[in-house]
Amino acid sequence: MPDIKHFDPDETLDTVVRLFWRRGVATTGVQDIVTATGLNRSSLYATFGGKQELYLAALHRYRERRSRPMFRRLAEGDRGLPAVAEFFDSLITVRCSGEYARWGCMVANAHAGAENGDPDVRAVLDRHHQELRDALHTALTAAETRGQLAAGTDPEAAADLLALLAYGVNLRSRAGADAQALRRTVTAALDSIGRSPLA
Amino acid sequence: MPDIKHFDPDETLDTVVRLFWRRGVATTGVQDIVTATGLNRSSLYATFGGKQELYLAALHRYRERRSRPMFRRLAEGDRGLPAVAEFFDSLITVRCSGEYARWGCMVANAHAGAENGDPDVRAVLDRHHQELRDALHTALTAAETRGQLAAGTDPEAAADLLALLAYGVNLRSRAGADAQALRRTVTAALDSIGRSPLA
DNA sequence: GCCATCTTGGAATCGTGATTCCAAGATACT
DNA sequence: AGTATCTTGGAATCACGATTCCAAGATGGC
Repeated sequence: MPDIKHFDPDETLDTVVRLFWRRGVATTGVQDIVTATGLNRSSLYATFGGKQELYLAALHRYRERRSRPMFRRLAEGDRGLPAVAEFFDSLITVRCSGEYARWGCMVANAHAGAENGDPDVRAVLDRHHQELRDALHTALTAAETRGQLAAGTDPEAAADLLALLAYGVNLRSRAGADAQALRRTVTAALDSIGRSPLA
Repeated sequence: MPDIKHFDPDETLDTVVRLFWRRGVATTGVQDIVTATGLNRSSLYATFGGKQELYLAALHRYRERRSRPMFRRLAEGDRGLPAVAEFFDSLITVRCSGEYARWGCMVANAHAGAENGDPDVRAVLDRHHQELRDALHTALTAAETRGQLAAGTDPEAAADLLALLAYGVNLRSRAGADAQALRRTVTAALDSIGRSPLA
C-alpha cells in the first residue's frame, strides 16, 4: 500500500562515502550531500536519520567495500610475505593515484577528527584496527610456516608494526606523499622482516 | 602615543594551540576561542587576523614548542639508537598519559582534516615531515657509525620507516591505543633495525 | 477508481558560523 | 591636561549549519 522510494539508498550511500571520505565529516554539510546525491532533505532524513547516523553508515559502508576486501585478500591463500607486499602495493596505488588519490583512508582520517569522540565511531576505529592486525598476523604466520621470516621476527610484533605503518602511509598520502618513496619505505620494512636473500 | 595590548598574545596562542590540537580546527569555533582565552573578538581579529591565520600561527607554535625540541634531542649527541628509543618512549608517554593524552599530534591530525587543502598548511606538513625524517636520519647515521645497526640496515630507509611509524603511533593514540602495546611495537621495530644482541 | 500509507518538494525554523563596526576606554608622548 | 592612536566591549551582520514540518504526489492492494 505505501509508496516506494524513488531512489536507490545503496547508490546514495556510496556518494555520501565519497563526500565524507574526501572532505571529512565536519566540513561536509547536509546541503553538500543533498546537492551531490540529488535527493531531497526529507528523503535523506527519512532514510538515514541525521548527519551523524549517516556518517556512521558511510563509515560502515567504506569498511565493507574498501577495507574488508583488502584484508581478506591479505589473509587468504597462505601466501605469506608476497601477500603482504601486494597489500601495501595496492594500498599505495589507491592512495596516490586514480580517483581517490590524496583522500587517505576514511577510517584513518576519522582518528584525527573530533568525530572520534562518538563512542560508536570509536568502536568502529578499534574494530578496524583489530581486523587489520589480524589479517596481517594471519599472513605473517603463513610466512613463518613457509620459512619466509628472518630468525628474530615475531609475527605478532611484525603485524603490529605493519599496521601502524599502514596508518602512516594513509596519512602521508593525504598530504601528497610520493608513491615511489612510500614504496621504497615499505619494501625496506618488509626486507627487514623477511629472511635475508640467500639464494 | 597608542594604547598597549591588555593581554599577552603569547599566552593566548598557547591556549589556542590547545583548542585546535584537541578538537581540530573545523570543530573549534571563534566563540570557543573567545571563551577560552577570555579576550574579545575585536582583540583577537586585530592581533591575529581571521581564524585560518590563527590556526596557522597555532600550528607554527605547536611545532616550535612541541615538535622541534623533541627533534633536537633526537638528533643531538651522536647517541644513535638509544636516542631513537628515548624519542619514541617520550612520544608514547606524552600521547597516552598526562594533560595531552589522546590528543594525538597536532600536525598529524592536520593531515586528515580538510585544512590540508590550504597550501600554507600543506607546506607546514611537508616541512614537518622533512624535519622528522632528518632528525631520525641523523640519529641513525650516528648509530651506524657506532656499529649499532644490523648488517642490512640502511639509515635512510630506516628513518623513513620510523617516521611513518610515528604517524601511526600518533593517530592510534588519539583513539586510545594502549601505551604498553605501542611500546612493544616500537621496541620490536628498533630491535629489527639494530644489531642482534650478541654480547 | 479509491484509500491508506509512504515519499517527496521546498519552505520554515532556529541556532551558530565567521567577521565587521563603532562608540567608549586606555595609553604615552607633548 | 590634551590629543592622537591604539585597544576593547559588545552589538550587529549575514551566511550557512542541521533539522522539522506540511502540503502535494506517488504507490500498490482492494
